[in-house]
Amino acid sequence: MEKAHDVLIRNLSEHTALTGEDLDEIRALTFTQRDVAPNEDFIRQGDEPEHSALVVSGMVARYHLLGSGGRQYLAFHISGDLPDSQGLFIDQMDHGLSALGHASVAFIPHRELFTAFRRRPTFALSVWRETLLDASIFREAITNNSARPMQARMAHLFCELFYRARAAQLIRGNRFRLPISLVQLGETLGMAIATVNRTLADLRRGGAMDLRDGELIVLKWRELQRLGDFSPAYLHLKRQSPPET
Amino acid sequence: MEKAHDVLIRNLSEHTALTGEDLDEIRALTFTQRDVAPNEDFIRQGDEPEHSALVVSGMVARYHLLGSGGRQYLAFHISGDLPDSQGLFIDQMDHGLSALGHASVAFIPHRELFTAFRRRPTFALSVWRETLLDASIFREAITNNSARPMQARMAHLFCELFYRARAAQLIRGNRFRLPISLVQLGETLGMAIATVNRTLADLRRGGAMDLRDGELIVLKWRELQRLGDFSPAYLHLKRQSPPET
DNA sequence: CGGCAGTTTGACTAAATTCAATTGCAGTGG
DNA sequence: CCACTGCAATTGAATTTAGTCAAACTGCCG
Repeated sequence: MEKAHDVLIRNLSEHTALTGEDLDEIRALTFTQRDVAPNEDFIRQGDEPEHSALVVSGMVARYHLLGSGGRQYLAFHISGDLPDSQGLFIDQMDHGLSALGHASVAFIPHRELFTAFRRRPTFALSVWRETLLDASIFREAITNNSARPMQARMAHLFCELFYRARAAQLIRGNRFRLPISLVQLGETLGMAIATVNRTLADLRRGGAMDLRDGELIVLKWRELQRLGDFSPAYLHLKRQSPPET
Repeated sequence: MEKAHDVLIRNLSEHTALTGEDLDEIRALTFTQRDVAPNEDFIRQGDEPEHSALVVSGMVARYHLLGSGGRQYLAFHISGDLPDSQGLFIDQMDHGLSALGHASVAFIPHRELFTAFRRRPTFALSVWRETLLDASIFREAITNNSARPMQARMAHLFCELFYRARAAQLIRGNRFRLPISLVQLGETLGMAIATVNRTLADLRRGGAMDLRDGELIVLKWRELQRLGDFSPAYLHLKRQSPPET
């Protein structure tokens, strides 16, 4: 089993130089790790959580509930992400969190986090930066779902997930776990399920990628990037070279 | 002329209890105020700003540049907002900022802000909270532009702007300044200009609102809210009663 | 074997985009 | 004062696109 502390430190270290004292502070936090079943909603819209979640392994989604009973997926999170940093400062959750496939999530009491923030301001700033990263990804989602045609929209999502997974070292060869259904893809990209299927079929036919058995396979990165009009600048990743192929 | 310090303090005080020392620290910051012409881009995508902006008066927009040459507007900001808190931690702007009508914007050196954050952690947390608010608004925009039909989408935007403007005391009677063109509305909501016009005409005909001479007029708030499927929970405003009518 | 959930496909419908043309208005220069 | 220009708003018609609806197919589990 992966260590919650380690994935968090690995993620924060991507952009912030943490001192030994910062690391000690992080390691001293109480992480309560828990396995989450596929499609389990482990934080609900309306909750007033006392803990922050950390994705240790697997994939976690954030979503709005719609009046119609459906969902709008807002973002996906992978190992090292803090998917509900929102909850630190804002009383009531305006969205829910669920697992896509099996996931392992660690919970940290807000109280402890705030204490750590006071003692180690650099730690606070690094988590703040994480939340800004988040916002940047939301912005790109607005543009993606509003301004790009269906095929580009879908390709862009795959590019983003692949790129981020790569930074988190979750890629094996040219594939990684993405246990998402067509319905969920539709509720992410704002398209009807029939359109999702047809668009995905087109992408597959194009030969740049495939999605099978809950795995995304990127066959031609450059091509997929072109189709998705994807420029990774908004992810603000440092020292990252583009995938080969 | 309004004081930059005051609008910032008013805004932060909405959600955070700032002590006298916090206020002193804020008042000691160097604000360089500047008038911005309508549609002037005062921060560009790709810039590496050394200052943070604060909207003192008027309205400011954030946007992505599209490959096609068009824009995707991401959010609108009013008096008291910090529209590029993003830039505090992230090297390069992934979006630009422009004024809608005439606006007055104050700039604060990042260096000073960071010093103030170290000295007054509560101030830092209040600005952090602002950035989370921002993210919450982005999330709602994803849902709005992805999951709501055209008329609801437009009504929702008007509801949000009206509600926020009201919290910032920018409403005179039932109207407030919203100097936005149809093209910009389309680039916000992800619709073609013809559709914008027709949808807006429908809304006007419905009698719940009007948009004239750069002013939004809300005639039937409840009706507009219903049409826009608008629930203000995501704005996380405290002590706010809904508008009458 | 029979359900069940997720996927795939086709035919039809509804909706928004595109394109083109017109109007209204403010500013410019003769 | 008036023509002329440019920009934003408006409208209509044709086209394209995605959504809806329904049906079949798949693999999996009991």
